[in-house]
Amino acid sequence: MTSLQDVAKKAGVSTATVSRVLNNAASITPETRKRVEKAIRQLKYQPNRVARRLRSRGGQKKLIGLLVPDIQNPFYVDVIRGVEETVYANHFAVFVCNFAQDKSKEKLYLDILKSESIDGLIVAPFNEEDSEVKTLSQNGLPVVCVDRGLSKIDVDLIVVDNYKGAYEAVERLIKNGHVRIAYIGGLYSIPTTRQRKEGYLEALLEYGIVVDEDLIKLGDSKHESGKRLAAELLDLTHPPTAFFTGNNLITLGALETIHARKLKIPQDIAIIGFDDMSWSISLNPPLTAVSQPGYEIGRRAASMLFERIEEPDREAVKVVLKTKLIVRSSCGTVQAT
Amino acid sequence: MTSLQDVAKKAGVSTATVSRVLNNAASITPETRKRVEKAIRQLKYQPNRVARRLRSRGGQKKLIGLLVPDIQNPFYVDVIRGVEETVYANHFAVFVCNFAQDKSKEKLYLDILKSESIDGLIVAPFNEEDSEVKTLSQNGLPVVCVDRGLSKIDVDLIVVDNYKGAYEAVERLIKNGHVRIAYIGGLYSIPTTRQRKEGYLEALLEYGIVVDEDLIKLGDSKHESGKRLAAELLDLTHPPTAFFTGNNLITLGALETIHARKLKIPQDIAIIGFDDMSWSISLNPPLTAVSQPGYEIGRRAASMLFERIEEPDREAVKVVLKTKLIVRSSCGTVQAT
DNA sequence: TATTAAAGTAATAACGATTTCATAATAATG
DNA sequence: CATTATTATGAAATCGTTATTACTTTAATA
Repeated sequence: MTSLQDVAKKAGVSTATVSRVLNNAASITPETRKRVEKAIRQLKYQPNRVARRLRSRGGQKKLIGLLVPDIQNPFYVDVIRGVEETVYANHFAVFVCNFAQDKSKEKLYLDILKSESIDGLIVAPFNEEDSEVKTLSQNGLPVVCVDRGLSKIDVDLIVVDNYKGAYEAVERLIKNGHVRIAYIGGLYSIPTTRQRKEGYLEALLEYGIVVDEDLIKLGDSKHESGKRLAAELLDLTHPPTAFFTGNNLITLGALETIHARKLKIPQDIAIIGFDDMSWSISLNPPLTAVSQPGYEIGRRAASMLFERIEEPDREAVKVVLKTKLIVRSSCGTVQAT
Repeated sequence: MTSLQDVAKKAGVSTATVSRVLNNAASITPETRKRVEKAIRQLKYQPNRVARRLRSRGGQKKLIGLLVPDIQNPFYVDVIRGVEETVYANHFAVFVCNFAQDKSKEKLYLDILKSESIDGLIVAPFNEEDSEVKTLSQNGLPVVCVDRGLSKIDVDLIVVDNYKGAYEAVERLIKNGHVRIAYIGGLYSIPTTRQRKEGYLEALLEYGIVVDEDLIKLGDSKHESGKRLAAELLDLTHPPTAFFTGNNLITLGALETIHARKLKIPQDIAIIGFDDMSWSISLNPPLTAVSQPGYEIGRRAASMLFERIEEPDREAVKVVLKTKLIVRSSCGTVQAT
């Protein structure tokens, strides 16, 4: 590996000068600059990111961390892609970690990211109380939360209106004639699980439907849990006629159960899921879903993080994006009242 | 951040000693070790990975790179998870990069990984000629390839038997009575595209079916391309009665086209896709697919990389795993001959 | 023209670890 | 007991950058 010293020697200048050229800092004669740049080209020099990160201070390390709860969930894959694009456009790199809905893994990765000396962090915290993330933020690390925030602490946040998204989904089911509507949610500790439940409850209330607690099942936000809880619901003596599922993995799990039982959708059981997927239309039947702009969330989160790195003391901002109900056939058709 | 110096001071020893304790290197009195460990605990010291990486030599940097072609493809997500698990079990970290089937992005990320000073690299190269990856390997960086190898160079490799997987899929379609079977593949430059095509051709040959070049369409391995090529095939004056699709994104794209045209699967058009997905059963109809053990590939690749880091000069090994045809209803039912 | 200010560059100290080399303390040998 | 080998530790060099400080040289001012 050729180092900055080699370049300096070749160009007949000091390492300081090469560094200045590299970071196009103040006061360089166009002529020396040209000489240095030539040496860089000739030697095919590429700066060592590790050495740079060790020496430089916050904002110049050119690395941010991204910590997501579940890489198997296509929603987070979209977020990752959005972040990635923006980050690389700014000539930064991004260290992506997946804590797989596991609290202890989350801590492990936070420790690694900290010790990798990042300029900032984009994270969907395990839950609102997440003390590790809180501490990082309070210690001055620029942090942007996505999907879920942190309680009692001001931090940049970018989310969708989960409440409204859920409300609209359930409202649609009601308008399609359903009364016994179940909610299959994820981990109770995750804010979105609760917000979507609130939207669900509000819709029932609004339309004068009495809440049946048996129809509300919370699990762990994963495929397996959706599969199991759907089965439990269908086994009730008085089962629901519709599912509202709390995320895409739960939706897929529920679908698996429904198909295993050879039930017809939407005749036997209707379903609307939170999170759309690019291939929702190819599901059996095409899935009605609440679409979140994952890519956009990622893009915005990254821009927001760069802003905060620039201006560490500016007020925390909260951005709420809209969801969109994509109506396909899994929720039945509108019925006259 | 507390540094190794702080620990040394607190324990009343030199930094060298602390470093030795940390890396449990030779000759430390149990007593001083205890004293140092106590100081580490009291100060909540965590080593700075950046400084460590800068100084230590290959194999001790505790970081490996993972470069995949498309994070939107669930197969690679499985690979990532497999790698991740093994890597963290060995107290390493992994820097994951997604080049999104884009050659120039691949180069960008390779440069970043190089400059991040990794101990080794797991990569599904852009194609077999990939000179960047070749150079890295030849310069002594431990490299393990997954999914696709490198031509004219000995490198550890872990793949599935694409040829046989494709053969079995097409054979199944033939046995189910299909004669006009189309192959929708990905980028021609990707070895798997060609190997799967070979398996497809061999099956046709074996069963005495004349190859119709019009039924072979190669695109770019992505959703959109599957969608478009499926449409082109269906628009033929003499269209196929079955699709064999070259990866899961292509499969989903083809399904979208089929559904948009309200064609019945498998009556109007049958389909078998390469790559199974956890939710294939919930597709319309349940998808027959060639399953690759993505997670296992990732796990093995990581173990293989650690072995090579330990023993840089050992012979390159090639592991070929089996695929499995998961028969569901999208390919029709077996017919008597 | 003499003096001061500014610009361009070099020399050198960090950053936080590991590694090499030297040294002191202890154990083993004759 | 003297000598040598071994073990445990410390001091200092090092990795490849950026940041700070100091020194020239050139431009600007009086």
